[in-house]
Amino acid sequence: MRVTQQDIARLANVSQATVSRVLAGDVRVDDAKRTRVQSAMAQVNYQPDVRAQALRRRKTQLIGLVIQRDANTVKDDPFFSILVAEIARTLAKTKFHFCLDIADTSSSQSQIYDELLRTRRVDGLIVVEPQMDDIRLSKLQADRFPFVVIGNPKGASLHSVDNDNVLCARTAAMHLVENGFKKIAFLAGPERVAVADDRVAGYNMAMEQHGLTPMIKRTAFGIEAASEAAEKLLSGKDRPDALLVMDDYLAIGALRAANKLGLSVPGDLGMVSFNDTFLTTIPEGGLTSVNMNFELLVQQAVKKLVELIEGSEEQSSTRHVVPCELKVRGSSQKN
Amino acid sequence: MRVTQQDIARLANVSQATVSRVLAGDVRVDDAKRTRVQSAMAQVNYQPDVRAQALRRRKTQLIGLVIQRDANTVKDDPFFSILVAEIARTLAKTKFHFCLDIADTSSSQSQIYDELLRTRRVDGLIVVEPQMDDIRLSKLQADRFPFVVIGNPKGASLHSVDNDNVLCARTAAMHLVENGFKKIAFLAGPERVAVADDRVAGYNMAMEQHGLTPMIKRTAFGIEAASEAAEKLLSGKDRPDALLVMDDYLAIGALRAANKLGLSVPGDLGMVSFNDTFLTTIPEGGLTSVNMNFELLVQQAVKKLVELIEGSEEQSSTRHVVPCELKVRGSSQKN
DNA sequence: CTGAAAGCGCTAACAT
DNA sequence: ATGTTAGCGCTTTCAG
Repeated sequence: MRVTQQDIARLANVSQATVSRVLAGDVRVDDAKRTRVQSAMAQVNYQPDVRAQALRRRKTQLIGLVIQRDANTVKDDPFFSILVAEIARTLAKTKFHFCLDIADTSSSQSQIYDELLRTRRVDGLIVVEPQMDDIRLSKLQADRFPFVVIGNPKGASLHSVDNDNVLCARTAAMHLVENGFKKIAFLAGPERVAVADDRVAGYNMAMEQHGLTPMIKRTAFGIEAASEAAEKLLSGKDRPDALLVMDDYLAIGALRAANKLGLSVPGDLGMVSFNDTFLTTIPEGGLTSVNMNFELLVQQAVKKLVELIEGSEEQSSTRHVVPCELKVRGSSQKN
Repeated sequence: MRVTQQDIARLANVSQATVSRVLAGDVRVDDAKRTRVQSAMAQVNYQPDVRAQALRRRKTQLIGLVIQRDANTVKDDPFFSILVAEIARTLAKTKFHFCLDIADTSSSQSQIYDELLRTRRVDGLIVVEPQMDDIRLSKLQADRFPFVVIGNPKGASLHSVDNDNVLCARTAAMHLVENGFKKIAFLAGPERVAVADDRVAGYNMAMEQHGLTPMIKRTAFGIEAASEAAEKLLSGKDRPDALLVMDDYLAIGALRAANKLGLSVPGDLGMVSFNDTFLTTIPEGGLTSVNMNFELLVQQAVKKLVELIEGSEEQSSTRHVVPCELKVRGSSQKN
């Protein structure tokens, strides 16, 4: 059997409650006793049982993330690596731990939400890639469960942290315009995904402002899908001279399509993408990309979530916007 | 307050113990009562409180992974994305959940092990990248804590799952020899990392067998480091005509160096790497890479760990070897 | 087959 | 300042 507070209490010749108090850092404990307790704890390398604490305190000190993609996309797309690594790093500085689930099908998604919520395995959730009329969000709200959305959940009253994706996309598109590109197409993510829609809006604004015609091609996430979509886009009669791509990962697919069609970047085709991951170092001369300042984004999200979990006051709705920054590299320099 | 078994019991007019039995699928429950209980549960969407279950059953149904790298390497290196995604996917099919920690410094590493072990937050651990005289392993063994190592922990009596890295590297090197390459260098990972050492051994075997001189360059993990190491290797007087690279990620760095030096692949330089991630699609013609069959590797590790956690019999030591497969692409075809 | 009751290890209210 | 006591929600004997 494991060593419990009862054992420590016997060793230090105090009551078990006192041991608990010492552990909690309660000031009203006699110094002599405290010392005895502490040395007893050290002696047997006592650590409190988190299962018992969780039951009693009604808190597991666990924060959850449920990724809504199939495992293959997850492992290839750097977005998730960053997200996961950054959440883990941020939580390491707190007393919370990180519980990760991947649920590709929407039924298992729904199921896992039910489970996580009702079974109280985690104290709070980080939600990414919110969609329109997202069932997950309504479930969470109905249960009054603490959660923070990374992204832009339209129309709901909740807590979210996000970039200004409209502005980011507008800036990126403007950059291409300023660099002399005329027929700028946007290889965007799926519809009804907020990030994609926001970026489309920003792109449209930039085009309109310069009297250019928007040209939008939607693609599923995944390098294969992106490559095919790009190929269609680039082999049409009205070939764009620049591509704004949803993210670096998809840009690699677009790059492959360009390659296949014998188009050189940036000579025949300018390119700008989002996320600024290590993938931007892959093409000759580098890929211009928008840095979303992910570290900060995640930190803010975690901070807010911890506040929600621990805080007593119930704020109805907050939104934190993290600035992004265009990282100019070779792919957007028209020679 | 949340809905408990007590509430269900009242609703169904049975005792709380019976509710528990129904939940556990106990056969010795009257059918009528079972039905009543089940409909009561459905009616209020009852789910058992996992904190209480954890305390009572002495199991949290949580499996841990502690990554021993700084968060930046973690987010860039596809190895971890694969590992994490695959663990999550495998666990989704079980009743276990996944607890992920990243601890870069060795002190926090040690601390986190103490915490995870003694506080019983997780039921078992998956350990990756074992090193020589790994303190983590001794701690786990001293505590008789269930764990499975992915990799090759030398000399300890424990459970591990791994590829035959010696054979993999030998096969990869042989492939280059058979394709007419003569001066084959190995851009290997850091010393004392088991995977790297094993692969060096396999590479040496192949070289020796063909009367070729081995040429080994060690590099730290990271694309920058790899690029620099490759540049040194390729700009020396005795320039290799082929490179065996530790993994796809580092190969991207090597590729960049080749590019910079004006060497074309595979014309001037053959290349074969390991892991067979999506990065292999990046170079023109594709990058030949050894597929380590990661899905299977992780599945085996998880399966064994679950057995250790649930099983009663205590096996002293097992080792499962997963076969790998060379995926031939353009980069190793001396045309 | 089923209910009553004990107790997992801890926190916190209560009493002294 | 400290000990006693009552649970947290569940599983699992033990009786019957």
